[in-house]
Amino acid sequence: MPVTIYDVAKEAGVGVGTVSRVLNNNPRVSNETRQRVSQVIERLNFHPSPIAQRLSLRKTLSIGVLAVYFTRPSVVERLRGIESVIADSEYDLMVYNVETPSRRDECFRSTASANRVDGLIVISLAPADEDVGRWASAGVPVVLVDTSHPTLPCIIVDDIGGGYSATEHLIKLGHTNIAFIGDPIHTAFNFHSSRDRFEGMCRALKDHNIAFNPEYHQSGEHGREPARLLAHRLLDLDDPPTAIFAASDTQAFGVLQAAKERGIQVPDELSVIGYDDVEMAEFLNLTT
Amino acid sequence: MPVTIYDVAKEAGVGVGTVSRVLNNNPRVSNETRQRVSQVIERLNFHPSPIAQRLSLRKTLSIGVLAVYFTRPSVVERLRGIESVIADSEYDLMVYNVETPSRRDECFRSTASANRVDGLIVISLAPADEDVGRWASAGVPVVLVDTSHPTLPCIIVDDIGGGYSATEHLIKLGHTNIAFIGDPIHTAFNFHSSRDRFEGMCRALKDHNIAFNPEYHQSGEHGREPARLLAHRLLDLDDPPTAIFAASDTQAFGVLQAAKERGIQVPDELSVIGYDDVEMAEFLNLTT
DNA sequence: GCTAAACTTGGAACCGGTTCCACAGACGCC
DNA sequence: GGCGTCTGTGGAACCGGTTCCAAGTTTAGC
Repeated sequence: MPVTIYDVAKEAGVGVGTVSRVLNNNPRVSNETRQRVSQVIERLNFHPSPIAQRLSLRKTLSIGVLAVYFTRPSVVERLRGIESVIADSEYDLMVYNVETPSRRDECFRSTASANRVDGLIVISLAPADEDVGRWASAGVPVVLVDTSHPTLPCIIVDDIGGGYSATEHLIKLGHTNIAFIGDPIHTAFNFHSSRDRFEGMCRALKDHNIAFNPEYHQSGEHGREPARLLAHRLLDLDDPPTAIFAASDTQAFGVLQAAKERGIQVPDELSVIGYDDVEMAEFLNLTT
Repeated sequence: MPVTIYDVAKEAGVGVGTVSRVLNNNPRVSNETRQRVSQVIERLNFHPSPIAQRLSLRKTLSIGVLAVYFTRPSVVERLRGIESVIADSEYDLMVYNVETPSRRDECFRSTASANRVDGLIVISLAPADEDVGRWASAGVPVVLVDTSHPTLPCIIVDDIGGGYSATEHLIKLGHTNIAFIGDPIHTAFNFHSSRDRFEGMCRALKDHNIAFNPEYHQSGEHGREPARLLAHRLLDLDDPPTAIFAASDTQAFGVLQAAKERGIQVPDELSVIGYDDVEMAEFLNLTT
C-alpha cells in the first residue's frame, strides 16, 4: 500500500494539515515540527499523490500539445522547445498527434472539457469558431503556433514574406522562368503555409514585372517522392524553368533528386530553393 | 462553474450512483432511467472530470515515455509508434525528454512514485538496479526499448548481429581495409549500441580472418559534423581504409560529406555503410 | 496581571468521481 | 399468502490531497 499523508500525520503525531503545510513550505509551521515531519516523510519515503493534488487544487498540472504529423522535422523542433520549457516547471507534457481529421476533431473536443489540461498549444491546426468556443467555455487557455484565429494568441510564420524573399533571391540571380512546387491547395487540415509562400512568390514576380507561367505551378501531396515526380513534370515542359522554389525543404530534396536523375547540375543548370532550413539542408548545400 | 455529477443527479432526479452507472454503461440501470439521465448529460454538456475519475479509480490513465534526445530520427519513429497505439486507447501520453544525466535521474525518480503514470516506456536509457527497485516498489510496470535489465521486459535491437551483417557485406564486396566510426566508448548515458555494432564488426572480421588495424577505429560525439572530421582523419592515414562502417546513418552522412569534400567518389573509390535506415538514407543512396 | 495580537496546530469540509451496501418493489414459486 | 430472489436505486464512504476555521498557546504591550 502506498504511503499517504495520513500515515505521515499519524506517524509524526500531527494533523494532516500540518503535513500538508510542511510539504508546501508554508511558513506557519514551527521549525521543530517541520523537522520532525520532514524526517517522517523521508523515513516513510512519502511522495504526495499528484492526482489527489490535482483534484484538490483543481488544476491538472499538465500542458497539452496538439500537433499534426509530429514526425516532421519542423514539428519535432517545436516539440523540443516546448518540452525544454515544461521540463523546468512542475507541469507535465501531454502529446497528441493528429494525422486524420477525425482524430483532430476528437482531440479538439476532448481537450475542451474542464480538468483535462491546464493549457493547450496547437501546432499548425486551424480550429473552427466552434472549437474555440468550447475551449473558451471550458476555460482552457490556448496558444496557436503556425496557425491563427482572431480571438486567440498565436505565433505565426510570415509565409508570404518568406515566399517573397525566396523568389526575390532567384530573381536577383537573373531567373525569370521560376516554377513552384507545393502542397495541394486543399489539404485535409487546411494548411495555408504552402499557399501563402506561393502568394509571396506571385507578389515578388509582380513587383519585378515578371509574368508567371501557370504551367510552372505544381502541387501534390507533401513529401519528397511526390515532389520528385512534379519536378520531372516541370523539366519535361517545352520551356522548362531555370529555377524551382519548393514550399518546403522536404520537397526541395525531391527536386534535387529529379535533377540528379536527369544529370542536371544544381545550381549551375538549375537553381533550387527550399523553405524551413531543416537540419539536412545544410548538408545538401540547399539554399533555403 | 463546471458541471459535476451532482448537478446531473439533481437535475435528473436520481442519485449520483445512478449517473455514474449510466456513464459507465453499467447494465444495472433501467432503460427508462438511463435515457432520462443521458438526456440531462447531453443538455448540461456534462463531461466527467478525468482527474476525479483517476483519483477514484486509483489509476492515472496515462503512460509515460522517457526518451533520450527525442529529436533523433530513430527516437521520433518510436514515439510515433507509441503514440499511435495510445491514441486508440483511453490513456494519455506523457513525454519526458532527457538530455542530461541529472534530468534522467530526476525522471527516473519522479516516475517511480505511485499515481504518477500507470506504466512507463524507457527508450535507450539504462536504469540502475536502484531505479528498477524504486519502480518495483511503487508498482509501476516498465518496458525498456533499446536497452535492457535482467528483471524487466525489453525490446532490443541485435546490434552485434547488425554490425556483423554490415561488415560481412563490405567483406563480400572485397574490402579488407574496413574502418569504423562510432560514438565514444563512454557516453553520458552508457549507450552501448555503437559499441555493440563495433563488436559485431570485429566478430565478422575475425570470422573472415581479417586483421583489424586499430587506427581504423574512430569515435567521437554523435553527430554528422564530428563524424565528418573523423572521416577526414581516416582518409589522411598513410594506408587509408577502402570502406567505412558508420555506427549510425547520421554519422555516415558525415562520412559522405568528407568524401565529397575530397572529391572521392562513393561507392566507386570508397564504400560507406550506415545503420538505422533513417528516411534520408534512401534519398542519399546510402547503404544501411 | 490582564488583554489583545500573533503564532501553531488539528481536523472537518471539500475537490468530483466510483463502488459497496442497504433497501424497496416486482416477480416467481409452492 | 408467504417467502426467497432479482432488479433498480439512493447515498455514504472512499480515493488523497488542500484549505479554512476554530481553538490552544505564546508573546507583547501597558
